[in-house]
Amino acid sequence: MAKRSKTKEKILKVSTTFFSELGYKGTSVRKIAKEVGIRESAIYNHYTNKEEIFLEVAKGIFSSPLTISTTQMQESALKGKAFLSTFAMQYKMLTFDKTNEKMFRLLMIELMQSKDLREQFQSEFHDKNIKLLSEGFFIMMQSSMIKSSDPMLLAYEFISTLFYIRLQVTLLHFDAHATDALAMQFEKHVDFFWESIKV
Amino acid sequence: MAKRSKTKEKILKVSTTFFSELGYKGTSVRKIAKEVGIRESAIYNHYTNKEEIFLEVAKGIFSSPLTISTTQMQESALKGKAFLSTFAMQYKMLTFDKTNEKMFRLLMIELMQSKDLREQFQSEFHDKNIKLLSEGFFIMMQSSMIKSSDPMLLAYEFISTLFYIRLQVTLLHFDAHATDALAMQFEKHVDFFWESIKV
DNA sequence: GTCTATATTTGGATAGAC
DNA sequence: GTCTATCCAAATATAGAC
Repeated sequence: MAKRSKTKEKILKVSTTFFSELGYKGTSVRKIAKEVGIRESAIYNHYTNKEEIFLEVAKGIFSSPLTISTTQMQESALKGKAFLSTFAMQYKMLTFDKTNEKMFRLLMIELMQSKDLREQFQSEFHDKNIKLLSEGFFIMMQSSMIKSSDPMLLAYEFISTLFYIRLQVTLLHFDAHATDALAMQFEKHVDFFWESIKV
Repeated sequence: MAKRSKTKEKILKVSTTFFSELGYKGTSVRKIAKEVGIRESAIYNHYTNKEEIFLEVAKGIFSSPLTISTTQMQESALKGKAFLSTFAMQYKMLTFDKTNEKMFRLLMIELMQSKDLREQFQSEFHDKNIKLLSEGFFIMMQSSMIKSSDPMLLAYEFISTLFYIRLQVTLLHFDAHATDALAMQFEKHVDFFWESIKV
């Protein structure tokens, strides 16, 4: 495993912060270099161009070590409300994790600017979660734990509120506002939703 | 009422499209001038600078003639499921209205870049709707039409899914994808939600 | 109101010395 | 690997003729 130079790592770190606050267009190589403490030209010893830096940063958006684990959800053989709770709590962790928050912000900033990101958002943020959740709902329906209906619809209803809370938390954190009230919203959502679907 | 010059109006129209697709940074006065069919310098006869154009465009984000009407919701003395339906259908109209879609896209693009927009988003998109909805839920609870619980929580749950559908529709339209399936999601949401809360 | 011309700034990127 | 020097392109904006 080749060790990355300290400088290269610092460039990546600084770039991550800038990109996630100012977006691709709003971040200049100059700003990055200045913050890193080197000249612009030195940047190009580590990355061929600005876009390469961005792509390396953007890799982190969908490859978080904290993404909701499909296997974890499946293997645990979770049932009923615990299934919802586990999912929501993982989602909550992502929401409040500093690194993930930066990546989420970057995603939101660039979502309308990049078709590639939109497609990844759809598959990684939406489809994947919908699939995971609807499979869980399907099983619960078969074992008559919840009312019979469309598992995909339930998944959609469940995930949409989680997403909305996450967006709100991210916006509030941006301006250094408190998010205590919102933190509890995850649990409230699980409670409300479970009451809605249980037999 | 002073009539705005044709050119000034065209500048605004062209700018609206560009800003809502490329954002503030991604839109140059050059592009606008070229699309309008005049020289860059001529732009400055109508607006003092780029920011002024943007601010005029951005005014449209929260002043849509189609925003959900508080009075309409209140005066109609709507009750029960019709209350939810009316709100959701107005939200659906906004979602599929071309002008509103542009403004929503612009909002999403600039949301992370402007504290001012974030505050307006919070007050105009969130607080206002939460208030309107929770008042409705409160009344329904008093007349025992729905189960007793926290009206604000219900409002939050109801609006979050509408928002998520809207975001998805906007993303799909961006890449010219079909949104037929999502169009029905509004009605499905109302059905599901009503079943969850009715007595 | 629009044009040409131009000033000025910012940003991405390269060449070559150390 | 970093620096200085430099280049080039793009973008905002102004001056002044028509």
